[in-house]
Amino acid sequence: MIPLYEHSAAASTVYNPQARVCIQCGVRRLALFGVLDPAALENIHYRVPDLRFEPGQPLFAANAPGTSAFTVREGVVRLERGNERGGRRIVRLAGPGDLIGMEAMLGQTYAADALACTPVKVCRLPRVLLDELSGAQPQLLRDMMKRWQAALDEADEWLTELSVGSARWRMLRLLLKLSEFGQPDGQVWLPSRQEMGSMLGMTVETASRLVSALKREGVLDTPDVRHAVLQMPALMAALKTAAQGD
Amino acid sequence: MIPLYEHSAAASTVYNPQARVCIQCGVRRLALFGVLDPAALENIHYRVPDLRFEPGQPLFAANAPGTSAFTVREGVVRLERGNERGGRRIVRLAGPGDLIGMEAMLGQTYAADALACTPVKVCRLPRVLLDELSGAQPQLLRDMMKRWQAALDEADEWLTELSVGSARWRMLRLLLKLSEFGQPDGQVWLPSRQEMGSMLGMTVETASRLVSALKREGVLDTPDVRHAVLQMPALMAALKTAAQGD
DNA sequence: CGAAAACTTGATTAGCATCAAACCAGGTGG
DNA sequence: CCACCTGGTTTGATGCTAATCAAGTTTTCG
Repeated sequence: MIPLYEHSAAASTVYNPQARVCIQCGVRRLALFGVLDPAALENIHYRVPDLRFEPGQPLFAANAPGTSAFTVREGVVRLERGNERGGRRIVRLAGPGDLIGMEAMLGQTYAADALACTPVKVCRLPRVLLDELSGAQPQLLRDMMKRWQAALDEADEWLTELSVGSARWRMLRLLLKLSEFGQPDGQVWLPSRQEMGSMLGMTVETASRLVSALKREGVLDTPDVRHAVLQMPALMAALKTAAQGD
Repeated sequence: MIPLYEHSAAASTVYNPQARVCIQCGVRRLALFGVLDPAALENIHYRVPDLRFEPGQPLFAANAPGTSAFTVREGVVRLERGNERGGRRIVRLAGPGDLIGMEAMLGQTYAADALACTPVKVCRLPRVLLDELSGAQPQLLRDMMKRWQAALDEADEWLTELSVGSARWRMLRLLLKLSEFGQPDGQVWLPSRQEMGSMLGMTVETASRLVSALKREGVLDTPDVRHAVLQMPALMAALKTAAQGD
C-alpha cells in the first residue's frame, strides 16, 4: 500500500516490514537519517510517517508553529515568502534528499510557505524524535548543521545567479537548476510561467516569451506543458553567449 | 593595549585581565559564547584572539580552507560572491553580534569572501575550541544552529526585499537595513555607490541618482560621504508610496 | 599640488513591464 | 458529444525604468 514498497523486492534481512521502508528508501543515503544504521532505523521508522501531497498543496505555512521537518523523497517543493509590497517570491526549491522546515527543530515557527510543485512524497520528522536521537547520535547534529549550511549556499546561489543579469540569463540559469531535479528519462519539471516569474523576479509575459524563444532555438522541448526535455549542450552554449551579452 | 579594555573600568571580580575582555564585551550577550558562564570564559578567552580590520581588508576568502569563525564585535562586514558571469554580488551584511564563517566549523572552505566595510573588530573562534566545548556545553550547538537559521532568514530577506521591486524601493529597503547597524549618535554607515550597486543589483549611476534624489527629498543627510543620518519617518513614508507605485 | 578614484549629472537607448487581445486545454453541464 | 466556461499561456503594441555612454565634479592620497 505504501508507495515505498515498490523497491523492496530485494529485502533480505529480518527487519520488520515498515523498517524496510526506510532501509530501502532511495534517498536514505542522502537523507538526514542516512547516518543511522539499520538497527537504529528499526526503532524509529514507525515514528516517521510518510506523506504525499498533490501540486499546489501546502506542506506547511510561514509563521505556523511547526513540530516537524520534512525530508523530500520524491518530487519538487517550493519555499516562498511574501514581501512587504504584497508580492510573493519563491526563495528556494527542494528535491529528493533535501530537508525543509528545519527551523521547527529549534522550536521556531516556519520561515516560509512550503508548497508542492509536483506530486510529492515526504517523510515527516518530528522534533522530539530528533531531540531524543541527537543525544545518542552526535553525528546527527553535525549532519543537521551541514544541511543548514547547504541551504545557505543554495540561498546565496539564488542571489548571485538567479536574481541578477538579463532576464534571458536568469531563465537559462533556472533551467540549469531544474536539471538537477531531472527524472531518469531526461524529463524535467517545468514550472508554470507564474512560478518562473516568482523565482526570477520577472513577469509571466516575459517568462513566456523567453521559454518560447528557447523552444524555437532548440534549447528546450516541451512534450507536455509541465515537462521539458533540455538540450544540455545548447543550454550551456546559450549561457555562454548570454554571459558575454552583458 | 587591546581595544576592548576601554570598557573594563568597572571590573569587580577576580577573573584575570584577559578574561575581563570577554566578560565586559558589549556584544557578549549577543555572541556565540554568550551562553557560557564567566567561569567557562575564564578558560577559553586566551584562545579567542581579537582582531581588527580596516575597510577593504579581507577577513577570509571564498574557497579558502578556514579553521575559524568570527564574531563581529564592532563595524560592518560584507559577504560577497562572484557569479558565473564574472560579476560580484554582496549577499549579506554582518554587524555587531553576528557570527560569520560558520562553515569553517564543519571543516568546509569558506562559502564567500568576507571584507570589512568599516573599521572592524572581531573575535576569532577556532574550530577546535568549539569542538571541545560542544561536548560539555550542548547549548552551544543549539546556539550555532539558531545562528545558521538566522543567516538563512537574512538571505531570504535579501531575496524578497532587496532583489525585487523598483530600484527606488530596493534602495529604501537597503537604507532601512543599514539603520540596523546604526551608531548611537544616529549616524549609519553609508556604503559606496559601487557597494550599493552590488547589493541591489543596479549600476553605480542608478545608485548615485537615487541617493541624490533621497537627499533632495530630505530622507537622507550625509554629513560625511561615508555616513548618513536617516529621517526615519520620511523613510517609512517613502517606502509606503514606493510600495503603491508598483 | 597633481593624479587617480569615486561620485554626480546628463543624453540616449535597450530591455522589460504593462496593457490588451487572442489562443488553448481541461473540465462542467446541458 | 458538444457548447461553454475558466485559467493558464502566448503574442503583439506601447511606455517607462534603469543601463549605457559620456562628461564633469569632488574627494582622496601620494
